[in-house]
Parts: sequence; structure tokens; C-alpha cells
Amino acid sequence: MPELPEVETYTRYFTRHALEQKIARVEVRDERILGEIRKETFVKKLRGGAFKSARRHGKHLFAEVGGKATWLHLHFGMSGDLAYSADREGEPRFARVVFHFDNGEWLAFEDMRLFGVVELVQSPDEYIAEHKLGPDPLDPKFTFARFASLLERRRGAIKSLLMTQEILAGLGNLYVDETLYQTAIHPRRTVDELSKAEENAIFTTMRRMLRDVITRHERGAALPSQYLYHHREEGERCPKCGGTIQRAVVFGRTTYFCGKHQR
DNA sequence: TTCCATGTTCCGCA
DNA sequence: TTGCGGAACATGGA
Repeated sequence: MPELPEVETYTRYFTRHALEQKIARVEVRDERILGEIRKETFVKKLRGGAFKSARRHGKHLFAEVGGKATWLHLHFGMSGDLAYSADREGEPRFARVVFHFDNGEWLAFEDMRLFGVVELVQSPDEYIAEHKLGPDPLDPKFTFARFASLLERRRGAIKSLLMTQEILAGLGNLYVDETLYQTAIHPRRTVDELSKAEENAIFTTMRRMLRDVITRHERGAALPSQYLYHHREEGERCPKCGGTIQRAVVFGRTTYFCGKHQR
């Protein structure tokens, strides 16, 4: 389930389990996950090294490979996940790359649908620049002024803008819908007709919601029942206002919203 | 069997 | 230049 809150959770998981351990062996089980890099190069650059730190930008996870002047880059596509264990038999069914550490434990990158990417890059900053990724909404330096400037001189639907990684990096279909639901804004409203108060509501609610989801993931807790997340079905009753949940396609993605309170 | 899925990219058109 | 619809990618679950 990889949008920003999930990738943040994976980053913390990676940090907890996989840092400062010697990489004894790298197993690439399906080369289609590797993107541009050749399997031999990938394995050779990692074997014998160790991950020194991990950071996230948007939906991307980067881990520094000590002494090799390179970073592991993970993108989770639609179905990517991480699993760390010492259990030799327990490797997940859809493990595509497995890092084996010299203490016998392993970290698997699993991705059933193979839309994810595992590769090596020069540095996170270089990657972010090259792919023109927008700011991360939970970056401490990301302010309302910065957010408002992203909306200036744009005309499209607010949902399209919030989903575009070159503008803002991290939200996907689920959490854009959640943000707009919680701020009572219709996903097709165009950016140029939003009031400053509405822009502020989006900024504030989006960040509070993302932090809330991360905290709940960390605790293994479910999302609140009044979140749209649990009501993504046409005809469901809106837990906020009793209206009816509608389904539409916006920016090419199935979109759920309350036909009554989202305007 | 058919439709749908938390993502990204590329192409074509307005 | 910006915005957006559509298709493609690969696979399993309802």
C-alpha cells in the first residue's frame, strides 16, 4: 500500500532492521525489477557493503551504501513491500530482491505486480532533481507559503495537481481523495477558484492526516472509521454528513467523494 | 471470465 | 506551456 505514509513506515522499518550490517549476498529473483542497472553490476556494488542511513522523499526510499558512493533506490509501485526476518523458510512469495546479511537475517523487497523499481543511484538529491520531483509535504521546510506558490498560475482540477509528483511528491490516489474528503472540497474543483482559506485547509488537513496515518501504521492501528478510506464504494453512506458516496474518474483514477458535503 | 487495483510513463490532442 | 484522456506495463483477487 505504498503512498507517502506507507513508504515512511518502510523507511523506518528499513532503518530499524537493515542498517550497519554487512551484506553477505544479494539475490535478484526477477531482473525485471532492476530498471536500468544490470544484475551483475547491482550485486557487485552491494556485496560486502553495508547500508549506513535511509531517507524518504515522496514515495521514494533511498539507502546510503557505505564506502561505495552510491545509494539504493526503492520505489514500491502498486504492490511493493519490505519484509525482514531470520527465518530461512519464510521468504515472501513475491520477493524480487533479497539482501542477505552476514548474521543470517535477510531483507526482502517484494512486489507482486512488478511496477516497483530497485536500483542504484548517485544520490537522493541527484535523483530528485533529475526526475523533477516536487517538495515532500512533510518536509520541515515545506510551509503554507510554499504550498500556495505551487498552486499559482495553475488551472487544472485540484485532485490532478495533488497527484502530480512533479508538483508535490508523495500523495497518491487514496490520500488525495482522503485529503479532499476531509476538507470538503470536490475533487474536480479547479485550482484557480480555490479561496486562500480552502488552500490553507488542504495544506493543514493533508499534513495532519499524513502524520496521523504514519502514527497509526507504527502502532499497527487501523485508520479511523470516519475516514473515507473505509467507505470507498459507490452508494456508501458518508460518515460525516449522511450524504452518498459517489464514484467518478478524475485524472484517470477511480475517485470517491461525498456528493453532499464536498463542494 | 471479466473487471479492478495504493503507480508511472509516453503519446496525442486541445 | 499546460492539462488531460487513453493505453501500456504485470499479476492476482473478487
